[in-house]
Amino acid sequence: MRSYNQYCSMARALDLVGDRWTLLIVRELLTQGPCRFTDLRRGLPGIASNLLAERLRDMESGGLITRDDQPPPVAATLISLTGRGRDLGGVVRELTRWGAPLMLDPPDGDEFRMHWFALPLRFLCRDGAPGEPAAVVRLGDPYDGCDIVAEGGRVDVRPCTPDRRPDVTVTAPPEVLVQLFTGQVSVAAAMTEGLVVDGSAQALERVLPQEMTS
Amino acid sequence: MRSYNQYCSMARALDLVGDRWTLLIVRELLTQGPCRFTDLRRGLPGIASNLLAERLRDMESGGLITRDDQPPPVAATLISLTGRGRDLGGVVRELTRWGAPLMLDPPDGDEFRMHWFALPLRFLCRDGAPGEPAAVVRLGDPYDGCDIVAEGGRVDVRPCTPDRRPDVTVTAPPEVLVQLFTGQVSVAAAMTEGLVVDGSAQALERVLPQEMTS
DNA sequence: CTGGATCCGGGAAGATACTG
DNA sequence: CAGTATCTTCCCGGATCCAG
Repeated sequence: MRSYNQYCSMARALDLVGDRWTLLIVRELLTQGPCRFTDLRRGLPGIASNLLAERLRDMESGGLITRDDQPPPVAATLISLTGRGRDLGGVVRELTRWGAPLMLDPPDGDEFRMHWFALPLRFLCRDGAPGEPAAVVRLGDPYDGCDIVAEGGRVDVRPCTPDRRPDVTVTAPPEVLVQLFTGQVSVAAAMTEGLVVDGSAQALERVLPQEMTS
Repeated sequence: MRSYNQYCSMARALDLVGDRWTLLIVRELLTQGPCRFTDLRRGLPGIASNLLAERLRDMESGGLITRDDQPPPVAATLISLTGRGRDLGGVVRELTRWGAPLMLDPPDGDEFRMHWFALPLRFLCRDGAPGEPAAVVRLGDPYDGCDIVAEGGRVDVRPCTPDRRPDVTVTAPPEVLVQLFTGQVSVAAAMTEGLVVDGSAQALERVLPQEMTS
């Protein structure tokens, strides 16, 4: 919690969210909803448990998160964003947008979680058939995935829930998903590189951006 | 240059701009335009010179800035943002917006530079007289200030230049400026707390937000 | 199993002095 | 003016251990 000691809006913001890991914790809570300590660890590979605990303390005293003990038999502590924490959505969105071109480099040895992909999907997807009934495209599986919901010309991306039945379930190596959702390859081309489409291919096409014909 | 090693748009962005001081250097270059090493130091009180040098190396190799040696008699090296560096404007804007409420706490012992104020002014100001000819409100002095230019319903905030003649020059303690430009106090009230208005008070009123009548 | 605390080594950040 | 060199401090990352 070192401060820049500058009477500047941005410097004061960075005093609160500029520490290492802090904004990635916000990413987790924004894309996954309320989480337990262990859920956060799974979504933040590489973080040490003491660091996570320390960041959560800082974020709680900074008014970004709250903790709520669930009553038995759950008996876990749920960590949620406050309104002020949710207001960081704009920062997260702009960082994600700026970093999108960096995803074209291959993952190399990087970790990957499908739900991380929910952030860029929000501005990569479109509803190509606004008149049709709602369509749900599921990426990944219920343990680590996200649902793209297209309806009435708008697209929303949410965590998977068991009760929502997808029209199509999509699986692929992460870099292939990037190519597909940035319009660099067609569905047909992606299928030769590991894309698996289980269900309505039309529903998938509906949310994909226009293919680049460079 | 430590990496999170996550195949995630936001994590990769933070690999490049998440280090301490980096985004504040971008702030300086965005608000001040091309700078010399020493200019940056003045705008970043608290930074150690070796750290600034190291960050600039990282940012150059990351494609955020370029350095251009000016020919004699200037003989200085100018540091500028690349297009990619300028694209961080959205991130800077959202951080600034999120941090704006934090400016209501008093400066305490914080450093202050008038040109830092240029960022929040971009969304705090409005043009209250779109039909009138352009008006220029100057905050501070040419050595550390900024000009608010209102014209045709749009407001722009730029670094002071000697050739631009302001309609009004405004000086005040930083926290009074915050109160004034967030609409919490009137010009009259601010003047009892140190606000000095030199020139057309109308030009100042033109760019101020509606006063809160809570 | 969850939600940490504790200890330690290495490296980044910070302060200061000095230089071409 | 634009850094480098050096030293100190403290944060980060990894491992291990522990209470409920």
